[in-house]
Amino acid sequence: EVLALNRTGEQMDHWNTNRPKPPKVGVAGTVKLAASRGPAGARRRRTRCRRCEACLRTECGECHFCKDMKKFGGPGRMKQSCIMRQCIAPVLPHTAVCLVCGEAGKEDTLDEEEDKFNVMLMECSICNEIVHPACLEVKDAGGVVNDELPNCWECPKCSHAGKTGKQKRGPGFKYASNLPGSLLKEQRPGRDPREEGDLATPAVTVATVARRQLEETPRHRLEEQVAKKRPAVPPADGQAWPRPEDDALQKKRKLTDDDDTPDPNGGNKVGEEQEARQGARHTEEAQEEEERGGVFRTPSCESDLSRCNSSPRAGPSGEGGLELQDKARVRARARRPVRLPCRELSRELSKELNQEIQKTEDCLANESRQPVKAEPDSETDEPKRVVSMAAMEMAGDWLRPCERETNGAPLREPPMQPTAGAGRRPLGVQMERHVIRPPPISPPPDRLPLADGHAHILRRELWMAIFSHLSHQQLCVCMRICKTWNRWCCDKRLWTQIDLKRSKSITPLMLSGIIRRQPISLDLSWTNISKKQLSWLINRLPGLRVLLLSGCSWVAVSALCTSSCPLLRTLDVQWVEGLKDTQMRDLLSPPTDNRPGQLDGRSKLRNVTDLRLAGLDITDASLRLIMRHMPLLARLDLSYCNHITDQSVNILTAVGSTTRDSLTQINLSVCNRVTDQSLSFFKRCGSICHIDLRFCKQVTPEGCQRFAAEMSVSVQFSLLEDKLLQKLS
DNA sequence: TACAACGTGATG
DNA sequence: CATCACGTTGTA
Repeated sequence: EVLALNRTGEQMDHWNTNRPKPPKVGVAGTVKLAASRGPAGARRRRTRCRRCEACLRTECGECHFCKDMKKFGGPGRMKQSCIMRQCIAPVLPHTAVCLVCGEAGKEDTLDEEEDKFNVMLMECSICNEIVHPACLEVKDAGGVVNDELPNCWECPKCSHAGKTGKQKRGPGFKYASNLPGSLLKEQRPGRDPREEGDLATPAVTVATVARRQLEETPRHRLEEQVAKKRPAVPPADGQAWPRPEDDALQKKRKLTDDDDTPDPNGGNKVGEEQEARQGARHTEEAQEEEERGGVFRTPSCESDLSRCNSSPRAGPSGEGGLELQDKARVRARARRPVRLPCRELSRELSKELNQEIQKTEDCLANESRQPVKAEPDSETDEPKRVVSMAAMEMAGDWLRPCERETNGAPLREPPMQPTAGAGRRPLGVQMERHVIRPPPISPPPDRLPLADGHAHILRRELWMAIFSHLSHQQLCVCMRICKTWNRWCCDKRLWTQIDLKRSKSITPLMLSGIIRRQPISLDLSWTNISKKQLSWLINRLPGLRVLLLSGCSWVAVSALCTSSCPLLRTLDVQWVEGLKDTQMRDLLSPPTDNRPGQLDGRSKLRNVTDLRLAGLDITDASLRLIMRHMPLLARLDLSYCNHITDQSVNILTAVGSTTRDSLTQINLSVCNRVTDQSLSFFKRCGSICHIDLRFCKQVTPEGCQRFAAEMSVSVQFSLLEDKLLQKLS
């Protein structure tokens, strides 16, 4: 009877306030109270999975919660996990038992994956009951799995009753929704919440549960994926794609239209949080979309979608290895959904990323002013690449949320499929149940699996060398060939620079695509990116070195105040509206609540070597801060800064300032208060190579010539243009 | 028993 | 709405 306790919302109130404690009952801290408050009971608290990439991290020591911890010198009142360690897939506590039989999860006792589901513990997100599905009287009766959390579903009882419950999320979501770094409440312009309302309802049938839940966890699955595939031929290029947002919208509409189950959250009742989640889901969706290499192109895809998910059988997890021929086979059998073990991938990524961060930190520690090499051990000496927004749109890919299995047919002619399996939701919905997670850069296959069971002769790195010669647009096309190519083409070495400048809007899909590619350089200039979006991005791009935000709003740029980006080398905040001295202070200042002896008091932007401040109304106050907090600053752009004077230059080049020695390039063009006197100040700079004083009304050509002549004793300068001085190498 | 930290109420 | 706070849960 202990297990049959009623747990009410009222209890939760008691648990979490200072009111007198409710009486405790013997099992796992559950509490017994009158059950007058409705059907839903309190939920077992979940706990860390201890395996996800977040769990495997060490505490950052810099976030809000770390700073609170006693070990970091804080008071220890907040008792929260490090933000960087918010578990991605919190699990039921191991003390959890089945409400019916009182036993724990028993999936480990079975070999057959598809049998496991019935004996694993499932927690209902509505009534909070934890049961073995096998212990329910009505089996296979429409329980709906929430793919977002392990061991979470809407039990058949609740599901049939059409109830809705709060979405159960892990701590990652908790903080994602109310801390910097969240997209969850981000408004996405141009969308009608109603179009997406149904997506809040989990939509995975019991039939697919076993595979689902199981593939969340076992790591060996990844290695198991095997063979029998052959390479595919890239499709012709040049297909014009619809705009991604249209696609997304189309898809949503389709899903809504075809959904034959009533939308419990639907209509105008869709609340803010729910809509916010859509944003998050969108990013997840895009990510999986990429993993699958699927592309949504026309409404006809939608039949594919239905079929994808209509499968009542759960094959052994899709495992990301299905190539075209297999897919065709699968299609013929029409019964095998494909899905990648994303969390495995995340784990791998985490390792990879952490290693790189460590490498870079080491590098930073050792070097003084040498720029960090982007990829210290990159095998290929590939050229830098920039992809334009247009290219991305053209190529579809990560901006394109939808499922479609390629089956070898040219992409420009998506195969028409019968709309089988009506009544099940398309796979696209299920994908949206995933938590936000880092990009899946796991070890991709080293060779392309062939249909005859052998592997293609060329190893991945050779393919990578080939891919490195492709444009981003072409890469996006290649990504749709097969899963292996999809993985390969997403290699971050191929995407070191991502250019989204002047994009009309930054969508969650784009954000997701960026995260997956982990660029070193990101150009978001003149976009309307929001603070939360930027914060979310920065927190997930630990290796970002170049961030271009010119023309963005200060509100957005202020995300840099709260987010950590210690590796940032180039920061472009030209023409940021509202960025003045006060804001510069916020941007550069170290965390404010440092207690003595705690942390290092260094600026988050301490490693910036290239700072672009053109067009800002900043004064010497900002320059002093810059000098203090950017000891490595080598290139400084102050053009169009009307408050910059000779005195500013004096400060920059004063004895004892680090900038005096570190500065190699300065741009003071169109600074009308700068005179020839500044040139004499620059003589103090030992490393200066490039001085741009073009269009400075008070700087004379004669002054520049004099400077070049006087410097010629030690360094040869030439006048490239009028008032543009360049050191001769 | 010590420690980490979940989930939610209180506060600003 | 974001942040602070803390009782309590969960694990080692």
